[in-house]
Amino acid sequence: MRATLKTIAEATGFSINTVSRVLRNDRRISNETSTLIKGKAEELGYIPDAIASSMRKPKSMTIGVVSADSSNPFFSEVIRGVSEKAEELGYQMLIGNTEENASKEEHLIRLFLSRKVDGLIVMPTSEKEEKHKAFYSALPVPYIFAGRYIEGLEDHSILHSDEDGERSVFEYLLRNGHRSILYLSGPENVSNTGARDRGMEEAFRALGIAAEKKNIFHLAGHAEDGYKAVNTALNRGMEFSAVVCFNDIIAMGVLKSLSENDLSVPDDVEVIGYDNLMFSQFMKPALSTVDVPKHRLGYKAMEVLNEHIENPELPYRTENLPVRLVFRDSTAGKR
Amino acid sequence: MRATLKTIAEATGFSINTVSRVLRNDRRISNETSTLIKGKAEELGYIPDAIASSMRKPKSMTIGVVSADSSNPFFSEVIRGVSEKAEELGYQMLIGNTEENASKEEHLIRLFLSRKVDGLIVMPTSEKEEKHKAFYSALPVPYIFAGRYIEGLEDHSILHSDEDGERSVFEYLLRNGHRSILYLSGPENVSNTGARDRGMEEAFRALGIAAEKKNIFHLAGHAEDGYKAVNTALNRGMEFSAVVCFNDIIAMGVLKSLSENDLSVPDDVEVIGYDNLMFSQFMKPALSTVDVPKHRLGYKAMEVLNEHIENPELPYRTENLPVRLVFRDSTAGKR
DNA sequence: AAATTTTAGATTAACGTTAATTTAAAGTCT
DNA sequence: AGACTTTAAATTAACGTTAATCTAAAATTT
Repeated sequence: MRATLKTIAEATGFSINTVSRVLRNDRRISNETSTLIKGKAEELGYIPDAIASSMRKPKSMTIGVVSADSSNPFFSEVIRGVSEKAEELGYQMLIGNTEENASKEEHLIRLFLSRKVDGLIVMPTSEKEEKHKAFYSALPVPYIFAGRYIEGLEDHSILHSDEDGERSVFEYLLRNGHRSILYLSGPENVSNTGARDRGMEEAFRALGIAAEKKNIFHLAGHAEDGYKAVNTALNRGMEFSAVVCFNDIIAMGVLKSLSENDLSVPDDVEVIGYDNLMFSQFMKPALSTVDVPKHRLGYKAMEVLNEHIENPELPYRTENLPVRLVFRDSTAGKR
Repeated sequence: MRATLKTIAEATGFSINTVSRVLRNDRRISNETSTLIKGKAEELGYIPDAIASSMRKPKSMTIGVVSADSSNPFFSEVIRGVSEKAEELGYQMLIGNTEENASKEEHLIRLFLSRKVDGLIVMPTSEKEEKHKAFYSALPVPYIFAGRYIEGLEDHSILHSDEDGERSVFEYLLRNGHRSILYLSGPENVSNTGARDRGMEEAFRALGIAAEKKNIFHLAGHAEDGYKAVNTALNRGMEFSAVVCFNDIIAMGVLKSLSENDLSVPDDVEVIGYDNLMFSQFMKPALSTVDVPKHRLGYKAMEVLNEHIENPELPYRTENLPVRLVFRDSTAGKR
């Protein structure tokens, strides 16, 4: 049988409460008693029961993390950031994965609430569904969206500047003379897709060039998607001198297809990814991409979440972390 | 105020216990009462308190997952497997990361025990420390090591056949005439390193060839390590016609360095990785590697853990999942 | 020395559930 | 019709903590 406060109380002759207070380092306990009780606790291998504790304490010191796609290192990296800050603050993390499925997302959150999490960090899907929004609005705990937003709840998001990022990608390409750009955008129900598409359009508008809509594909975001999309484009006889990818993983597939089709990067086609995964610098050619501060995003999300847990009155507000275009070998003109 | 069983009881006039039983679908409740109470629960937005519940129930339906290095997709993939089975079985996961630090590992596990996990899945460090072993032996809950073992506790491990894997790598290379092989092995305190080193030696022995010890480096396992190791080897004037890497990430760095030094893969140097990460097939040249069933490893670990949770008497026994050498473009001779 | 404050600890009542036991009414059997 | 059985629910007692309140002795003040 596992040792409890009661076991220790009986073994030492003190009351349960005294034992509890000693182990929590409450003052008003004599040194003598304290060492005696602590010694006994150690001896009996006492492990505090955080579950019982959080029945009485207002906080459970647990947060729920809802990730979208665990196969993408982007999210792992964000979670690393969350994890680091969570550890600093003494929170434990319950983690779940939605695989971009909105109803799984809600289900997971309900489970987390059931476990009395003090707050939630979510990488949500379905930016526009009214029902989904209502679900979040009714949440009884603070929540932060990391890297994405849901329409009408933008305040809850810590973002990276998707519009800026994609605008700068397209501005670079347009300035370098590209007019036929294959744009492999992301899934339709995710906020980053919309934001980046807007960034793309801004670039065309700013430079007074008409965008050719037919060069846009919306992909789920896996390497195979990029691979197949380029194959398809080539088979259809589409002409393009640059490929802009929604993420670095798509870009990997793109590089593979281009290579197989004897198209040289960057000479025949320039390729730009998004996210700046660790891997990207090691690809051949090393991938030019948009650096997103993934770790910082997670860290910040946890930091802000904690502020809202500490002070439920605190108004929410969107934060936008800056991104940065990184030029490597898959693009031709530096700058 | 959050609705509790009490709230619903008061609202409907039934006792707390009746409400509890209705919501748990206990029999001996009239349909009438049941629908009435369930309706009220819905209306009040009742969220069951799993914390309070697990105070009474023998199981918390939570498991702890202790991962070693979150920056390596190998572990993410294993955790995905764990997660999938955990979900099927109704467990929630508490996840933490040790970054290969044994004392952090113990700390994390203590926190998990405090949260009353029903069991643990661990990717442990420090295969040989007596104290570390004692720590595990004293654990009050079932635990499974995934992909690694601790000496003396091999029974608790679900492994992939490291010896077989590395042996087949070296047998392939030796048979293909390679005599100067740069072997970039793993960290010294991790069981896979020892097992693979043994596999390597077996291959030499089996073919009656003397191994050149000086060609072994022990690396931490990051891409930079591989990159630097090859640079160092080249600077020292070491000759080698093949590089065997502890994992695919190291291999990425290796490929980069070789490419920068104008060594052609596989013509000048053959390169073989380990793990078969998703990325590896997209590298250029596509990486030959040892496929490890990562997802299955995690899935299996959760499956076995559950068996031990259900039946604490069940004796532990090592399982070894088969691995498979995958030939791609970084090796020359297929077979 | 009596009155007051401080110290060290005990007692009691929760927190939200679940499990075991009990009760009362309704049904069924002989 | 009286004796059993079944059904539907209530009552009570936990689970392991913590917080609020209380008590008795010791130390300090006047």
